[in-house]
Amino acid sequence: MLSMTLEDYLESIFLLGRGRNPVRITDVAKKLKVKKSTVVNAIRKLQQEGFVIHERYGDILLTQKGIEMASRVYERHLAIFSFLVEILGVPEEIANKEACGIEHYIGEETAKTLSLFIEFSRLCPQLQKIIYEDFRKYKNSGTIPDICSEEGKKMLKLTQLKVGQKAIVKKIDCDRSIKSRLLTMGIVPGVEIQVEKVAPLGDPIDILVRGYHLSLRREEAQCIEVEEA
Amino acid sequence: MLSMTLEDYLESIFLLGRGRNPVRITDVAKKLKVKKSTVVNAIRKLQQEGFVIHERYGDILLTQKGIEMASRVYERHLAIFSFLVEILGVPEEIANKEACGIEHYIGEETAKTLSLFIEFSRLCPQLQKIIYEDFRKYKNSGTIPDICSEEGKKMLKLTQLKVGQKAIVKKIDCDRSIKSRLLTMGIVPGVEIQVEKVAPLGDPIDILVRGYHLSLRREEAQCIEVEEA
DNA sequence: CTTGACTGTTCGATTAATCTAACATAAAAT
DNA sequence: ATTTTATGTTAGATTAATCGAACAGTCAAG
Ligand SMILES: [Mn+2]
Ligand SMILES: [Mn+2]
Ligand SMILES: [Mn+2]
Ligand SMILES: [Mn+2]
Repeated sequence: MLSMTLEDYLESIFLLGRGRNPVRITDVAKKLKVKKSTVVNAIRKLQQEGFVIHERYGDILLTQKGIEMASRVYERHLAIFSFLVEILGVPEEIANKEACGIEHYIGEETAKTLSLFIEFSRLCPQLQKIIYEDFRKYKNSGTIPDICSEEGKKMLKLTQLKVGQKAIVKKIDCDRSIKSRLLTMGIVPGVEIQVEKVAPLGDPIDILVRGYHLSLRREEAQCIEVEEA
Repeated sequence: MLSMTLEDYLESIFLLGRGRNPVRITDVAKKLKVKKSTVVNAIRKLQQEGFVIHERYGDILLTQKGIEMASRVYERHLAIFSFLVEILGVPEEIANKEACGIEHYIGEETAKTLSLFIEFSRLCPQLQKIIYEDFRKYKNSGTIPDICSEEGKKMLKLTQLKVGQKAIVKKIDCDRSIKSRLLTMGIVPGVEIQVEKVAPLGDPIDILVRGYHLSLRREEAQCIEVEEA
């Protein structure tokens, strides 16, 4: 419907105009860091589509249609911003910039669900506790908190598993290039694997991941930590 | 550095080429649903920047630089996709499309944190339980699960509060336009409010939210459910 | 070898978004 | 009331991304 940039113009006008402030071309130009001529151009398009009213040299006014569209965009912005700040702990300034990019790419349904998720997290002290204590700890130190490990299960390297044994991947500890390779093969924390075949000397090791057969070098298997299933 | 569309070309080449398949212009055109001439154009730019090697009428090959860039993009795609599917419960096809839009707007730091969050959620059965049971219930029926309410606190309408009393907003139950207005004023579930002044007949009600003074009509206050602080 | 049938390339045109520079109007200061 | 300053508009140019149509190359079947 509207291009991403036009959505941003609408959003800016909406935010600048809260509290009934008159919004002028210059305000929008400053806010979006573009030249005034660029704004004039954008406003012309928005006017043609019925989102704003603007007389030469006058204030920019949102129509009903404009307000609806703008608040829909801004709600998304806010939901994404809140998620980034409250759940992930991204600094506000960065979160704001990223939210304003992302907002144009999520659909009605996703936006609604994300808003609900934020609301839910604010309402649920238990969830908050896990996020603010356990997740932050995991993020900062890589420590897997106690509440995550089930009782009586041993942590092993993938190389220590026997043929036929099933396990859950818990941690991958190696450099970016290997990690990235493992990732594209679907080997990520939380996934269940099964050892299919081990060659003499333990290289390569054939495993089953989500129904796919994969062959890992010993070097790769060595850095995958698993928990017996 | 690279435009959003060029990142997508790189990502496509990377995915089409996994397992050492040769990638041709036609494959990319089909995957991204553009014309072959458009692909030729894009590949030329990617070649100039040293991301791919392509001889006329030949296969498209990623350089080392290209592989690094492409996998960085794809990792983001995967992290966002996983979040949408596993946490929010968005259908896979939609999640895939949205992830491919969003991936270009999140920074290194955010991407890493999001990946960690997904990992963490897969590792932590307690978090999974809250998301899969309590959040889904909240999402589908609006029911605030038991684990979220603290003992011995009463739920009230905002209109039932007395001057000076503090409370936490728990739920907003009204139509989009009012909800949107309340939202832009910072009244969202989880936020703390305090009643400042109530006019005769209870309209308007002045409240304090995050340090700001707001004046609400009775109609608006009526649909805000709160819990005594 | 010749000849289709794909596959790939070139060229020119279009659209959205932006800029600069020159010009026009409105508001404020003198 | 005139001049100055700030604000807004226009016109023309540029860049990225796309397309369609015409042209060119590859390769396997006959
Ligand atoms: Mn935006
Ligand atoms: Mn925004
Ligand atoms: Mn993409
Ligand atoms: Mn993608």
